[in-house]
Amino acid sequence: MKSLSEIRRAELRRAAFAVLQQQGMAGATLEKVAAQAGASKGIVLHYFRNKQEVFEHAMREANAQLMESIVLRMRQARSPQERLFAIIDGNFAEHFFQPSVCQGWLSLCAAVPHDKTLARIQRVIHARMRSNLVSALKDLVAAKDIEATALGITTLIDGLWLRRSLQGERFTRREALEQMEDYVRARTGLALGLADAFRQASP
Amino acid sequence: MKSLSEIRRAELRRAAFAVLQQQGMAGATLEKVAAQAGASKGIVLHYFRNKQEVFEHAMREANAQLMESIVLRMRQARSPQERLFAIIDGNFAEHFFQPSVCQGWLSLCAAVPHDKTLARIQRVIHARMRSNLVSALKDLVAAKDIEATALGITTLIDGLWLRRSLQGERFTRREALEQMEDYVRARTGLALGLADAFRQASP
DNA sequence: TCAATCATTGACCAATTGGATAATAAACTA
DNA sequence: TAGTTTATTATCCAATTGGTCAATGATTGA
Repeated sequence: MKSLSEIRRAELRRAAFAVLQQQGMAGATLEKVAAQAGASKGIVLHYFRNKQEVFEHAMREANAQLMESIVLRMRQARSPQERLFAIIDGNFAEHFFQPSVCQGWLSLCAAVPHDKTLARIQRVIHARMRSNLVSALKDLVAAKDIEATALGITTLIDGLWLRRSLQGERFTRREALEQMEDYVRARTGLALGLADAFRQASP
Repeated sequence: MKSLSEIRRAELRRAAFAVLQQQGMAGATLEKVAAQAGASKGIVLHYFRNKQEVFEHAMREANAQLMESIVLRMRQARSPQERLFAIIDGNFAEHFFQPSVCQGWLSLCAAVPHDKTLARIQRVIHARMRSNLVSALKDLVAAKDIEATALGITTLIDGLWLRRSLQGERFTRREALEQMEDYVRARTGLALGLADAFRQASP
């Protein structure tokens, strides 16, 4: 049983992230967040202490959406290799790997160095991503290479998100998945088949 | 002979980037830029049409500093492999691969989707980086792999810069260079020795 | 039913800020 | 040197915005 208050808070933090996607941090005002949620500005500050808190929850919201995408795939995974696939593929889900979403995310990243709470949230997010990857890689690469490989994968993911932000539709999901595939193959010898959906026919 | 006007403009765009490093886009006000340059706010709008233009020039300035770092190394390079080294190593020059600098850069990236001119500048920057890499890779990897490898390298660089922004000193230059070294080795078989400065002794 | 809590709004305020302008000082030029 | 351009500052203004507050409407619960 969700309290009404919880429902509203969820609506608002989703609205906050939506505004971030369209306007970036610079254009992200409380009034716009309220408008996006179809409410008045007062309501936003009724549910959150201040502007900072609003966008802290927006970051949690964005990450929750990403995790949902990953967990969904993770449930189907039966082997370490499939779990690795799930984590990576989840980061490039079609409805998520969109220019606007990436831009919203980038706006939050840019704010991390100037907001202690955002930094804490970011740390938690990164730790979980690393932990998931390490666990999946345990049986796939040599023990001494696990950490570096996990870091490499998250870093490349971040880089691809950034590129999507900067280039929009000119940088495609397909290119991103091919980059990930190449990287994993080059470093682990595994063929995950991340970009298979784009292949013409099987060779 | 640099005109006085050109000198002032250079001071101001350097000041603008400095403010960006410390305060991010949110805290970047014309007054702070002026203060950073030891002048009054009016002067900033005397030399630049408006706030946008100031930060567009700040982005050019930041890129110019990066290019300087690369060109310096490029002049020593005698082989394709050395040129590849120069490009990558230049992106991680000590005075440049600093949390504050990366944060300033990230702030500008986050603004790209909302400023056409920033987007144009970014496009040029990226095109040149790609072109340099492609030229260096021409004799190092198979023709069909050149484009993807070049893109992979820039993407990983971006990702490492982002990580430096998010984690500050907790993510070291050494780790970054090791990631780049691993990546290039995995994809091209080359050992550039990017992280050699950190090695204890030769094995 | 009635009071008490909660949700929501709109008006208001003080602070910030981008930008314009006019006045002044400095530098240059003929 | 006189006059013209350029550099610089201080002041002012309108717009925006985060945040407060009191008033009002809706829900709930005893």
